[in-house]
Amino acid sequence: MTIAEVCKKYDLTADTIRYYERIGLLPTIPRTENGIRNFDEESCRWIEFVKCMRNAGMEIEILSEYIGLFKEGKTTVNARKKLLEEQREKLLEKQKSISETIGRLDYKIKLYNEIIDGKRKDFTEKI
Amino acid sequence: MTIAEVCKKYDLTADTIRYYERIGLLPTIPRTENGIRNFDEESCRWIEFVKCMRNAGMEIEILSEYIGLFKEGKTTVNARKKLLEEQREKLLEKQKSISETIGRLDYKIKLYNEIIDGKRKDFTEKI
DNA sequence: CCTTGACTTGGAGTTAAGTCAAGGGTATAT
DNA sequence: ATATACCCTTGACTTAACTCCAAGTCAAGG
Repeated sequence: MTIAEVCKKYDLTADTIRYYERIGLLPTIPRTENGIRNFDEESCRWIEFVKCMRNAGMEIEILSEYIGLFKEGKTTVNARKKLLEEQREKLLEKQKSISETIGRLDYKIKLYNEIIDGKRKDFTEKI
Repeated sequence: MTIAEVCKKYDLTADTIRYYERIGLLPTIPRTENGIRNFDEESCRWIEFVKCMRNAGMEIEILSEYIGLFKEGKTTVNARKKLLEEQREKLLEKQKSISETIGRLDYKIKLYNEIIDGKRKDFTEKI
C-alpha cells in the first residue's frame, strides 16, 4: 500500500504519517527498492491504533513510550499494562469533564429557548 | 478578591487569568484606585464558566466569539444559542471518541491480564 | 527609611503536534 | 524525450494556549 492509499483509508495526511514514523510512533515501515514506503498489514494496524488514541487526546509522548515498551518485548508486559491503565483513568476523567460541560450547555440552551419563546421576558442576563 | 485568591479558588495561575482577560475571555475586571484587579461576583462567574468550557476542550476562539456576542446584548440570543448547540455537538463527538478508546483500552488491559496470569502462553504480540 | 511581598505591564519564550516548502528521485503517459 | 504525478528527505514554519521575565508600583512591617 502506498502512503496515498493509507492516507485515504485512515483520513490522515502523508505529512502526519511520515511525522509519526519519524518520531517513532510507528514501527519501521517496509520500503520498495526505491525507498518508497510500502505499508503492510502491521503498519496499518499501528496507524489505526495511533489514530484512535490520538483522537481521544492521548499524548504522543505517552504513545511513544508505549511503543518503546512494546518493541522491548515480553519483559515489559507489566509496564505496558500499567501505562494503559493510567491512560484509561485519564480518559475517564476527561469523559467526566465533558459530561459536566454538556450538562451545563444543555441548561443554557434550555434557557435560551425559553427566552426566544418569550417565556422569560424577565430574564436578567448572566453568564 | 485579589488575583491570588481567585487563583486558589479556581486552581488557575495568575498568568492564565491575566491572559484570559487580555484576550477578551473575561469581562473588564474591576480595579482598585491603584490599578489592582478586584474580582467581584460576576468576574468569578465568568472565570468559572470559562474554566469549565476549557476543561472540556472548547477552543478559546469559540469562547471569545460567544463572549463577544454576549457583550452585544439581547439581539444576539439566537446566535449564542446556535453557537452553544454546535459546541454541544462537538462535545458529543468527542465523548464518543473517548468511549471507543476506553473500550479498546479495556480490551487490551484484559489481554495483558490474561498474559500476566499465564492464561495466554500462546499470545503472539500484535499492537 | 528600607525591605519584603504582592501586584502591575508588555513582550518574549515554550510546548505540542503538526504542516509546509525546497530540492530531488522515479515511473508512467503522450 | 519530456511532462506529469507520485514519492522521498530535511528543516523551517505555524498555531494554540499558555508561561515566563524584566522592570516597575505600592502598602505594610521592622
